[in-house]
Amino acid sequence: VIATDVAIFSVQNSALHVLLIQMKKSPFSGMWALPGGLIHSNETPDAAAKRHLAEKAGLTNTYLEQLYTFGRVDRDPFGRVVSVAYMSLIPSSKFNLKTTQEYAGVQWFPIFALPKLAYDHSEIISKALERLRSKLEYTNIVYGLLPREFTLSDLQRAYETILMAEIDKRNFRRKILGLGLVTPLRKKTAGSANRPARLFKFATRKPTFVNIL
Amino acid sequence: VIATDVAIFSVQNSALHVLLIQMKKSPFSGMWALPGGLIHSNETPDAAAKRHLAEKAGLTNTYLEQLYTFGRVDRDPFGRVVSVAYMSLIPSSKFNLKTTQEYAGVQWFPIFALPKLAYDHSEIISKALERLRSKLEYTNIVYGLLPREFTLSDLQRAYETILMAEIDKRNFRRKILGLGLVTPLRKKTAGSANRPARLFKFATRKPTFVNIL
DNA sequence: GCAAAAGTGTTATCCGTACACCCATGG
DNA sequence: CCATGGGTGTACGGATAACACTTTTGC
Repeated sequence: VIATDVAIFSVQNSALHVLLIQMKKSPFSGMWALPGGLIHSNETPDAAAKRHLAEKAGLTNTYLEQLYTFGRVDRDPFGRVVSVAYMSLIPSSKFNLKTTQEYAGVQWFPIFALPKLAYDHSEIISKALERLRSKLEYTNIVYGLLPREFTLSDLQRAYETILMAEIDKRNFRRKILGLGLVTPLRKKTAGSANRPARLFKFATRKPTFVNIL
Repeated sequence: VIATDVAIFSVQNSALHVLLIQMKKSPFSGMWALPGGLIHSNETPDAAAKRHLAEKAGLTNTYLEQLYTFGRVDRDPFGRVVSVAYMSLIPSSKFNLKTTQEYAGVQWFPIFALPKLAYDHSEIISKALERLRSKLEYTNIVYGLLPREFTLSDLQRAYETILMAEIDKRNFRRKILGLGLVTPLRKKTAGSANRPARLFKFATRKPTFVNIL
């Protein structure tokens, strides 16, 4: 039996969050788990991950990447299940969380305040975090975490939050602009009690290798 | 149904090789494939990969790393099989290839002269090559390709072969020695018609992150 | 006018890269 | 003595890293 589990990340209020689902059935009743489920026999693992993302969390069209396959023999108390784990990134703007009858709840948790997790899901989250952190440094996948329009400070905050490091503003901007990662728009933010910031969009929203840090 | 396939790499005569097995049963009769097979229900994917490595190629105690899980619905004409692919590295010294009744032959093929491959195995080999090339640059996994004792020129040749690039000898040595990746032995090569070379061993034979190139 | 975030340049240091000759051995 | 690979240092240029003040807005 083969299944898939998806670690969904999002940056909210300068904290990295994961989306979890609260389980109803024992022995995990009340515990939280990654959204996921079986891979049908006429379905690719990628398609199954997308499907569960949509069914269990109402998310479509997100960044999605295969992570690792977890196969400990006893990882599922109901029997042998090998799980192909995925990582997904979503912009903080998408909040339309959908909950289903099957589960007790759906909720975002900050990475540093996770509840008790079912199965080997904390192991999956560790692996996903590791992958996210390293890919931030050599690809443009941050685009998955930001809305279509954003400021350079938003972008820098995403990096700082995930990498748990402070970055010099001037050096960061020079680097990002020099790489042509983003293109400026003719718009600025408005309404905040401070100087308006120029808005940018990503030059491309396809995964690309770029040396960022 | 879930299986595993292993792309086994080795550097021989300054060329990167993959180990392939010739199939007997149709529709792939005569074609070549990666060693692999089913994952038993009481076995982890890692253990299954190790087992097939031993059974089909007589190799034990090699570098082994999970690569990616391939799940195209039609990848196996006998029915739905999802395959957890692995990459393995072996030193050029280990040549004790073992062949079994099940297959028509076992043979090393240079990466640039591969025969017709069964299933989606050429896709797996591409992915493995990509992983190997990138990990050479930021980890110490070359150790999997070299014998316990080797010269700096051996090490450099391994890099040049796999990355398909010429590397400056002085810069390479400075870098490698500066990183403390290898430790010198009190021995030198002998018997060749040129100046003997100092032998080295790896400081550690566990996977470690190090910026090499 | 004050608080809050945006925006902007210069300098020192480190790292990568380019480059050529002498040395030790076997035959 | 010759062919073969082993072994070694230096100088330049580009990238990274450190660092502080002015600007624009809302209240």
